[in-house]
Amino acid sequence: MKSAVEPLKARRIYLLLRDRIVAGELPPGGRLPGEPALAAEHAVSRVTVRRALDLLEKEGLVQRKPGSGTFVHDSRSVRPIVADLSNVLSHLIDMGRSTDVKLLSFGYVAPSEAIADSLGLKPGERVQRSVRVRLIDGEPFSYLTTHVPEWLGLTYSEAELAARPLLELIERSGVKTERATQAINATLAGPEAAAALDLEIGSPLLTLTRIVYEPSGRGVEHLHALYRPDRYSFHMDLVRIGDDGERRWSPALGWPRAPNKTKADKAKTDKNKPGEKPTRGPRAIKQRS
Amino acid sequence: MKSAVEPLKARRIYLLLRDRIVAGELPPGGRLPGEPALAAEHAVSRVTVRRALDLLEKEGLVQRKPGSGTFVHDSRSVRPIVADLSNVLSHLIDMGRSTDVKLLSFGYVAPSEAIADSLGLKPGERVQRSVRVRLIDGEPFSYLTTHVPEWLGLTYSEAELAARPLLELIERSGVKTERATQAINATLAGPEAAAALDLEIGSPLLTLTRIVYEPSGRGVEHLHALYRPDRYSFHMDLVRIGDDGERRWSPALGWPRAPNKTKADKAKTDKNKPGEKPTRGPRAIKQRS
DNA sequence: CAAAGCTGTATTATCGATCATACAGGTTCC
DNA sequence: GGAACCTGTATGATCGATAATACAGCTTTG
Repeated sequence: MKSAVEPLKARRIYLLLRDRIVAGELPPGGRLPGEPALAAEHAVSRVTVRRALDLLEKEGLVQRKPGSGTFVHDSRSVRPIVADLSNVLSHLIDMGRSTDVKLLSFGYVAPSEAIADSLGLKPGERVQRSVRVRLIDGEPFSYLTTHVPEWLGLTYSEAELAARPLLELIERSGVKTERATQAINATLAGPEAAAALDLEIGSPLLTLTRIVYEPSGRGVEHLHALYRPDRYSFHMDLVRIGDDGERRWSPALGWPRAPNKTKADKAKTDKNKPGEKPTRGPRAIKQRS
Repeated sequence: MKSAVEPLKARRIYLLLRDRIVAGELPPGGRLPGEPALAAEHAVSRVTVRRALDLLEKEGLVQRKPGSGTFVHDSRSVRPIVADLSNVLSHLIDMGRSTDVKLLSFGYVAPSEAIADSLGLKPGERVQRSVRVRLIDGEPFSYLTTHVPEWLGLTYSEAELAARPLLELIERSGVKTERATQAINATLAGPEAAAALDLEIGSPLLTLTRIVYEPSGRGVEHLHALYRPDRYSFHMDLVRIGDDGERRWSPALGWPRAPNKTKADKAKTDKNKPGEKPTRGPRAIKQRS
């Protein structure tokens, strides 16, 4: 009666191996078990193992050498393409200037209930909806859907939106943006986002939903962002604050955001400053084994 | 030549419909197109559409009424089981006391290179590795893998770890925890995590990797957390700081940190505070059961 | 050099997912 | 009540994913 819809054995093996690699169980540069061994271990055929390895290779996690074996791609160069941001999205406005943006959709529509609700619109009010893709080095990494009230959207043109950060346009119009709330989550890539981000359909995505308010408390921008997790992630530094009973983590705000100094000073902090460093990555060191 | 390994048409349709629902295109409580209509629209058979709807129903996103239709489940009660945290993980220690924890694994092992690196261990040093699952109301929502240096792990017992937050145990041992860095990302559920979190294997997960340092700069805890996105998400309030040229968002620290429930209170916030909290919604007065 | 192990490739067979179709039973609306 | 819709269920045919096997070519090792 039941079939459980087991979504592809190859995918299962792929995920399992991927976990082992990112968890570090398989050392970078090391060779993982041969295809026949993997097939036996997971009770599948070698063809299926092969499909899993194909996926890993396509993502740059492993490298196959005919006659020799399959190796974990040691270069961390895959990861830190886009990363870091000490406090939240602090440098997005900068990125708006240093990255390419493709405007996929632009128009005025009737808002969904969720959008109208978050922007505090009256029934009947329309919104400007835009879909953009951000690229870095020609590779897409974020898929942005924004909604702004119609009266605000009319203060700039489609061409301007394609060229400048939305928040800049909003502030240019005279609207004050003081507060915002946001939520970070995860989902699977749907058809449109997958196509725009150059991904398979079931790929995982980081989501950011942000609502920007003007001082009066009215919402002026609803942003829904999807990020490729291999090209983007949220980094932050924390400090422990509070007294005994109520100690908790808090984002470290006043942080040396200038990439230049910091490193020079503490370069000699005894033996090593563990990797996983946010700002200015460990890739500067480039030590391998 | 290639077949592209299209991972299940049913999954594609499921994702597409899910996107429409969460995006609000399909109003909560509304009826979505009939199965024959959906089948025609996406050029698949009705059986396949059915499988997609099965998935949606299992997740509580839709409700099927024989003879009537399939409806978007209006109660948002599904979503905000666990949510919010104004500044990062501020209340995790509280949650450690109000939720159940299941210890799945506990032992001392040789660290992977990545772990040893982030904790600043010397070659040969061992680490304590533990895997825990956190439940709220009996439902799992997070899967935590922690690594701490052996000398630190020996200061508490397995039973203590199962009962108290790890950070509390670390601080009890006299180690000062002042700083930490963390990264938020997304992945797909592997076999172990999927089983522990009661999910399908390819499900999306929120990840949090945090490294806690003692004042000397040595790492004392490496935490890798996986969260069910439908039961957990990171919320934060932002304020805009800086002068003209360098305006950016910054986490709002001293904020009324009780966005939690209190539906009673916020009933009077009128339109001024547009909620942002998904917990609300005009017609979604909730609720079933 | 030769043996052993590996990846790359092809073949055929099997099993599950999908399709197309039909029918049963409930709901809605006229 | 009855027509028109809907979901629930079953059938057999078709297509893709997987299995089992075999072989070619390369690399490593002794």
